[in-house]
Amino acid sequence: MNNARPQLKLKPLKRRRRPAISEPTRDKLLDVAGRIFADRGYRAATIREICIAARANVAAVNYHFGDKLGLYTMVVQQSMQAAELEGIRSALDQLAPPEDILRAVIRARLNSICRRDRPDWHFRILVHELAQPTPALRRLISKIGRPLFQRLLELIGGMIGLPPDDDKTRFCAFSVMGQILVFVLANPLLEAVWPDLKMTPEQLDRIAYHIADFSLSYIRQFRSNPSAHSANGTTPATPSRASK
Amino acid sequence: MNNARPQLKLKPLKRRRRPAISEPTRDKLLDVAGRIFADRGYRAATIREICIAARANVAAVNYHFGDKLGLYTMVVQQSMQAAELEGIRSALDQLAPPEDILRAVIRARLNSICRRDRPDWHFRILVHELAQPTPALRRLISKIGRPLFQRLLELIGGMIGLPPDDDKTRFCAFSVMGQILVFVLANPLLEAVWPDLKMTPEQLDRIAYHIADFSLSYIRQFRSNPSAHSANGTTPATPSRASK
DNA sequence: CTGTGTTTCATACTGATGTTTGAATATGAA
DNA sequence: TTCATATTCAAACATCAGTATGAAACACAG
Repeated sequence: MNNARPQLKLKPLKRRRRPAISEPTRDKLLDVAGRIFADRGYRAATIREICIAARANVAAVNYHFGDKLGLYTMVVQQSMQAAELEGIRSALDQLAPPEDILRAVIRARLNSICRRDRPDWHFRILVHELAQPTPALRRLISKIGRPLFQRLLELIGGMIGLPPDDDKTRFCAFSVMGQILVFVLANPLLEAVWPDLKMTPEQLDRIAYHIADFSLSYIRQFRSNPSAHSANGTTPATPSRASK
Repeated sequence: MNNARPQLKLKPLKRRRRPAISEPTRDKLLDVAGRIFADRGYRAATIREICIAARANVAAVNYHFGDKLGLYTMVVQQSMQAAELEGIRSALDQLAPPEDILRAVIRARLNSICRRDRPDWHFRILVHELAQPTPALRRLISKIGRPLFQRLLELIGGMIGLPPDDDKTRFCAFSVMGQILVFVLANPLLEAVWPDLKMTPEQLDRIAYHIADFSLSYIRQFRSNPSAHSANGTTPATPSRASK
């Protein structure tokens, strides 16, 4: 057994070089880890990579957060209070005609996805969670997903004159949500299929406007004539076109 | 440096040796690896887990496929010829009214997602690829994603009277695609938000029917009165936004 | 200054994973 | 049989990741 541990010979250098100006290591780790976790996912992201990017020691994560999962939990918990979500919530809570609220929600959600100043790493974490769930997914859904969806159900239910827990209301809510989420979840597909699409604010506005139009077309039509749609109880028989 | 491929003799059948499924190790590995890769993703899936499940030696993967990526490539390549895709292609190619084709495509795609006999591991691989792309994603997109989307563009473009590469056509195609994909990509979200939703064939039909109705409402409306909507889209002619 | 508690650091340990290797076994032909 | 090839196997190797540890560096009260 050689317990002889090589003592450090000499002082390497003054590390007061870049003290990361008054930013505590803990905060820096949280910031860097957020982006790296969002980029690689929980499992593929390594503590060493995070610590190098944060100019911290490998042991810093264990010291400040216990272990890797502790850091990740903090990152997710922090991302749940992001400003982007507040935009969506306030859009849902405002007092306005339902159609305006729906437009505002769609736009807020899309804006939160692709911002130029802040990267969209909050949502990229969700993408990884959907592919490979960790214990954080339950909290993400119960704290964010379910409440927001519940409000969307109430909004849409009110617009089509059905209770929030009606199947039709839920279908419509998923239709709206799907149109939005595809721009986050299927981003590589989007880029491959539409290479020259630049996610400028103007482009995002156009997309949001389209999604709202696309959705409102059906919602208005359903409200004015619900019986024509709710007929699809079990088997849709032949897909005969409605009167043109 | 080893042989990249075992020799090929035309002797596929030789099961008299072992009654316990003397399926060649190579095929068994492919089969098992498909499910495990779809479940855990490329990185999280381990060769040992695959080999144990396939009752093969750890070295079997390296012997038959060179390395882990070689096995994964074969799995993806094999999944691209799955029967599910053929259903979508044939739905797109059939000679029928455009609205019927759209309904058939939506339904085929949804059916391919959740089947009771066969698990949906082909699409679950796509979910992982979207979260953490591997070299296989490029092939997946160029071989499957882009051609299918191109046909969808032509179909919808024909329905709304715009060229396939018009922005409005693409927006509509994404609206349709998003409504479908959300049921695959956001499955955990779906289950949490709608726990008592059973993916029976009847339920899938109802969903497909709804998505088609939801989408056709806008498409029909746009076709009958395009000018009311194009004020926001950049039709190649007039990019004027400020309508005063 | 000294002492004490906190933070950072270099380093080592443990386990897991992809890969290699060389021997052992099976297979089929001369 | 004997030989050549194909395949399987157990074991080892190399690397990397998460974690642990003890000392050094720091901050600050006394």
